[in-house]
Amino acid sequence: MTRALTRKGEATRARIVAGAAAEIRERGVDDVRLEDVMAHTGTSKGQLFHYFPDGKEELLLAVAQHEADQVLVDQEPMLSNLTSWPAWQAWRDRLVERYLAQGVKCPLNGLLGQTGRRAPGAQAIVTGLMWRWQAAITEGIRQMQSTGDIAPDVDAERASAALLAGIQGGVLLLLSTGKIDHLEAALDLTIERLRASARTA
Amino acid sequence: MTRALTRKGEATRARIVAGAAAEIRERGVDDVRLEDVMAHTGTSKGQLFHYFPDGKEELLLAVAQHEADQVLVDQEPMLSNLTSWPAWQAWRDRLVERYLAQGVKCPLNGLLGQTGRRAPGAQAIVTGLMWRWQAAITEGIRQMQSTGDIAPDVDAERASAALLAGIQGGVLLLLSTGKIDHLEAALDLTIERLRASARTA
DNA sequence: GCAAAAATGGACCTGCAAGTCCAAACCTGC
DNA sequence: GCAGGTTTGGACTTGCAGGTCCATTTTTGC
Repeated sequence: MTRALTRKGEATRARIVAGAAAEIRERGVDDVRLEDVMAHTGTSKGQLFHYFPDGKEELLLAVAQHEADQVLVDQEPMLSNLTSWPAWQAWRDRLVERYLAQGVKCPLNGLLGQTGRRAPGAQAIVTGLMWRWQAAITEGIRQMQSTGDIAPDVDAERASAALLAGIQGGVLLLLSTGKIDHLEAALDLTIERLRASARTA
Repeated sequence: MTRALTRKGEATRARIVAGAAAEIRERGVDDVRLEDVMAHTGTSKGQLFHYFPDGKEELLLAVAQHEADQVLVDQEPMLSNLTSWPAWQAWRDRLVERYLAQGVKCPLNGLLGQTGRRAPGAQAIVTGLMWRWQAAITEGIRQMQSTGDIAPDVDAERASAALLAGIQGGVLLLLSTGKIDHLEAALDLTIERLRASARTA
């Protein structure tokens, strides 16, 4: 089923996805018309349906996957190396910085309940992202436990679940209120709690 | 500017809002057509535009306000009486229960980034909800501080911000993954942290 | 360089859902 | 009971965005 794509074709396809992503960030998921994507990427309707035969649905899914991957890429190399408290702090700072810069323009937000319902695939993409995200945090906690920086009786899965929830909620509140405070508070207090676990142990 | 509404008119208007809310929960915000609302509420298009002259936009805003209010009402009387640890636990249980029952059908989810962008008013509604929600939690923490159940050096604002973030993220993750674990973990660990503050003090 | 396949452009079609309009029914106070 | 309002029903208009189609150009493999 892998369609034959020449180099040029692949480039065009990528350009469409990137352009559509930018347009979505700007206008919001369903205020984006195919016409907008065409204008933004300098493509024609024929091209859009050439690369995405199932139309908008398929394009949106491709954009979602693209953006989901980007979320984790943006956290590297910190996220995969949570091996010391300074490293955790660096990761925390990166998160705050990234979402502060992004501001209200969250491309994945609309894909959640919204597109998630209309496209079963979008749900899977977001779920996969969350899964990978939490797995990385869990791994970080386990590493810290192995060095004794986090108490061994801390449930790594549970703690990472809570931390991820705090992050997601923090971003959500950033989107709705425009303030970064919630994200910072959630990150700082949760991480502080992990640090404290070792001290009291 | 308060339009003249007879008792019958008021009832019809309320019926439309409630019906539209139900329909939105079922289908999702923008997969709902006015026709659906008409069918669900037994009303005609003339009525819709009679009570909501600005059309769908205005109706959606009314629904958003209705649902936002409901979110807080559903947490009462617990939310306003966080005066003991059993009370906190009862509130926590209510939250879990409520969102577990609600499942994927979050009416406000779509209103965030999405409708929030298209309708400036929706943003305000969500912001107001979050503001009131956090204020209630902050008040609860302050009460517990006054009885010595939470250490006085805990920053109530910051702690409630983190807790609210955890809740929002937990619900978000419930929506995307279908699992309640994150909400529970966020609630339990954050509350536990508050309890521990008194013991170490 | 030539045939086959891929890439591109853009005119056209189509369906749908929001919004308009007006006429009929109905209350409501006097 | 009648004159003002409000409420209701539903036919009609309209604009638009997604999708179709095909003709043309470009690339690729040999």
